[in-house]
Amino acid sequence: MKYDYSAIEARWKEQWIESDLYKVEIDQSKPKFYVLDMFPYPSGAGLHVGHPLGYIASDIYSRYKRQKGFNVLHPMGFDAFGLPAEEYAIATGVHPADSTEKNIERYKQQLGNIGFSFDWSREVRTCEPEYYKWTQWIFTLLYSHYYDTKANKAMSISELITEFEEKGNKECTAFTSYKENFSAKQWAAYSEKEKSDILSSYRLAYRKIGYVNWCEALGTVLANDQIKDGLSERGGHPVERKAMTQWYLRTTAYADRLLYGLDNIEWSTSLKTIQENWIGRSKGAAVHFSVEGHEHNIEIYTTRPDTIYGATFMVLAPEHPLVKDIMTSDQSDQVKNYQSLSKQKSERERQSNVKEVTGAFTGAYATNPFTKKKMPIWISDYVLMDYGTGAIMAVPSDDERDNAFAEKFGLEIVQVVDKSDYPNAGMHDKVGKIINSELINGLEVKEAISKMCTEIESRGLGQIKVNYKMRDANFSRQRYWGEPFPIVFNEEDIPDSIALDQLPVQLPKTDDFKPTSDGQSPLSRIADWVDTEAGTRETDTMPAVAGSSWYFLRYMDPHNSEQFASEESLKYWESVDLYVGGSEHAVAHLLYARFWHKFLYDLGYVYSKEPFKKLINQGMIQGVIESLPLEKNSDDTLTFVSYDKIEEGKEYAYIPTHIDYVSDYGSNDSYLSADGMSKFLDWRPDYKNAKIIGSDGSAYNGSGDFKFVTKSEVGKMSKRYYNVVNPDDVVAEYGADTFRLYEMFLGPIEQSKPWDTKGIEGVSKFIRKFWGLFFEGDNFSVSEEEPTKEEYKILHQTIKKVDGDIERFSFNTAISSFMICVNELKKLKCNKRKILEPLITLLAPFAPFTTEELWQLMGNNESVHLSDYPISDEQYLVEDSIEYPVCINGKKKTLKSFPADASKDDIEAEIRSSEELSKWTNDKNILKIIIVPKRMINIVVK
RNA sequence: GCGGAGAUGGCGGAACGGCAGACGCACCUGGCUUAGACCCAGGUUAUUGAGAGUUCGAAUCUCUCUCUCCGUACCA
Repeated sequence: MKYDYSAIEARWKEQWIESDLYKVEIDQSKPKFYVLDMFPYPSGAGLHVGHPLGYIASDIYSRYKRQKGFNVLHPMGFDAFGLPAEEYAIATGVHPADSTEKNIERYKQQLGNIGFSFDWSREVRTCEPEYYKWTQWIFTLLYSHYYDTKANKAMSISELITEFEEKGNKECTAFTSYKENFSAKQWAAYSEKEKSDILSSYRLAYRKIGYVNWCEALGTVLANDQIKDGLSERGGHPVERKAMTQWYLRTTAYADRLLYGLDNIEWSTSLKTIQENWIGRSKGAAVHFSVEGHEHNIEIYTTRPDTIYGATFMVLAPEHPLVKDIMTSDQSDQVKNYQSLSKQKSERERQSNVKEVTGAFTGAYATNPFTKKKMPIWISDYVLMDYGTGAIMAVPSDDERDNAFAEKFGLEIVQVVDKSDYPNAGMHDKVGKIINSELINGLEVKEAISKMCTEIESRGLGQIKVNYKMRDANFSRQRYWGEPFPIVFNEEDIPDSIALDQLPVQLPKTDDFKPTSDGQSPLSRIADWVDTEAGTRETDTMPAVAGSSWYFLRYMDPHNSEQFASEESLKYWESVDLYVGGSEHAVAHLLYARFWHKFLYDLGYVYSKEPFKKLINQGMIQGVIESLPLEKNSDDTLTFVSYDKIEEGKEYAYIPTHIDYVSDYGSNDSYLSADGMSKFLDWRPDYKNAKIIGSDGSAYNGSGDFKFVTKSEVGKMSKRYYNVVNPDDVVAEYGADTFRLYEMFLGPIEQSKPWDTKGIEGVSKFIRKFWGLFFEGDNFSVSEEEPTKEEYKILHQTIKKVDGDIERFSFNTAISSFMICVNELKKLKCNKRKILEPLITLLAPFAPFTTEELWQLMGNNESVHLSDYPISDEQYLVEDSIEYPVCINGKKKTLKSFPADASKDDIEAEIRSSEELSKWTNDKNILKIIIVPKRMINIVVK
């Protein structure tokens, strides 16, 4: 009977929905397993074949675990707030809620085609008030807590207020940016506004003025990862630095726990390293340098206190607050000039001019506390206000940037580390012997560092300090399409959070999505929303990471209107056992989610320290980019040249073409025929008048035997390159099961690999062969006969291999095993129930539709997806005899068969007495014979 | 610069330190067919990026180098 996948899929898709097959509830009698896919943003472009890769892998694993007896939570939902929908609204007037809704429906339909076992009753959308009520609630908790460094956890701000009222902040162990000391009496004397400002320096969610990436064209602040090469990722608009009052999350308070928590989770080393580098913990010393003729101290941070004798000058960030106080009048013009230049510089210019050394001398001098020498104080862009103290002691002998700076401005360089014992060491390597440094001469760098640290502390010059690259997370966006902050301000601009019973703060309706000219969010225009009895609302909205920082918890109990999730569900599902997703979320989402989770853990709302126990990074599915070489001429003539005709030394621009026009797409010699070229020109009429040189050197004239070879390269699958393959098309042509199998068959899940639709024939053949095993002509035909030993062996070998492969997430090799198995059974014409029935259950996670159909044809009433996973039986796997490769000095000469239970001695004796022995060894001396039981025989000769 | 991953036929990729190239694509021959597709039978593809070391034995472990992809970047 023909394998009619579309009828099969349509039938079971409906049947599964009707029977709530994938609906899951808490079941204390079963062990739980939580499999999660990364939260998709429903873009207008829909899914391409790359997106489902991870979903298929996690779906196979979920189904596998369920058949193994686990109660599996495998939900899906949508990260529905975000800039693209808002941009689209500005461009078209379509409300983001409407376009988002439409996009989600399309996503769900596309996902539905692929046969995932999602429990859609648990779907969440971050843009729905029932969901963002709890996002806002968690924010109010962050607002009302601070981090205590002694208890090492978040604590209520009210406890801190009590402490201030009783003792001031002298003994305070809270993590803070607040530097001043005050007594209980002083605290009592502060105004409400002053108190509020001080507390703001302690809260885990707080407001401060910060330099942000301001994009004038988009009218919004962008996150670092939304900027590429100094331009906004979306739209490519220029980005500059601008000071604004913003909400921040005090992620730095959790830096250590975020860092050390990585030790206890199963993530790839690359992902862990990305987070480690992002957190960027370093240990060093904060040292005060006195400024000549001033009371001011300059505090610097260094990881190399051992080089302090080599510190010959100082550099401050241009925006450092001390600059205006210490600069001399004759230098003030230069300094001010440099400051304004550096302020004007866009982020892009700052990045592209890394190699260029610039700076200005303030005219002031500091004193090196150890050498007592005068150190000129400079300002320069290469010192960042945000990191450390915004000031450095420059050691030109042991720091490349300081060295370049000293060279350029003719500053003194004193060698302090002798690296002659380490010829391969670079300037930054912490090795060598200290010289020219009175106190520490002769010491190795490591010893010198610790000696200097003690020295600095005992002399009261400074203290040991841990620093982080990571900054507090900017949490404000001047946008419409995001969660409103649950915050109101009174007439003194003192913020207050909104109580749970008043939540959610609903996003008001509007049809004007443009930001205001001064950079305020569109919400600020809606006066009757902004002004409330309780005060003036915050008009910024939260960034996209807000909703995705805790969504995995909501899936546990998605419809709870009393709590973000019930205690029972949080205790049962606990945390995500397997998380599958791309590495593009390495820092933003994965770090903030860990931060929120740890915070909720501190407050006793969740019961695990880490949200994602094991994480698999799926690779990207790439596309082939087909493009046409366009000669770059000085005049304005346009000439396309077939790729096999391009000349060396000439420059070409490569114009991507829609892959649908290309013949032999994907192969190295793919080309445009006359027909393809005419389609290309219809599509890009701006090239209608271009000269086009074909593969044989002739010019294109619109018809005939024309051939134009295109350049083919592997790259991103993207709308930009017109090479997107839609899974809907593949599913329509080959069926969902074939599509699933093929995505997995392409290669290891973590690796990136190009999509090649041709290769799908292989798995398509496999599934039809598998189907064919159950039929004789048009009739379903399965025999009740007892299988042979050989047939059992094939089955049980496959079970063993596939089971192990799924555990290792090696789905491509599992599918190979299925192919081998089916090929062999087909050769044996095996149609026995005792072989085929277990095989159906084994294949069910990979090909859910086909196996369900066959399972029912076999006479089963319950779904195959509720069946038990088959267990491999060792008794069928024992071999009677083993073919040993016989090697001479490790090189294989021949094969020889021995009984499986032959001992080493038996084998050696037989080899030694073997007739062919002298032929193999060329009559050389046999030194010894190595026999690895069940593996191989190696004869060592000389 | 720094960090991570990787390099195996024409292509995607398999190989607990033990028969390199499983499985699939592509290609070729033959059968089936009016023809093609499907299907069936068979066939073609070696310095495992380079060099050294450890070992009876290395794609696999160690070191050096080259190249590719990804991430990140003035972090003191």
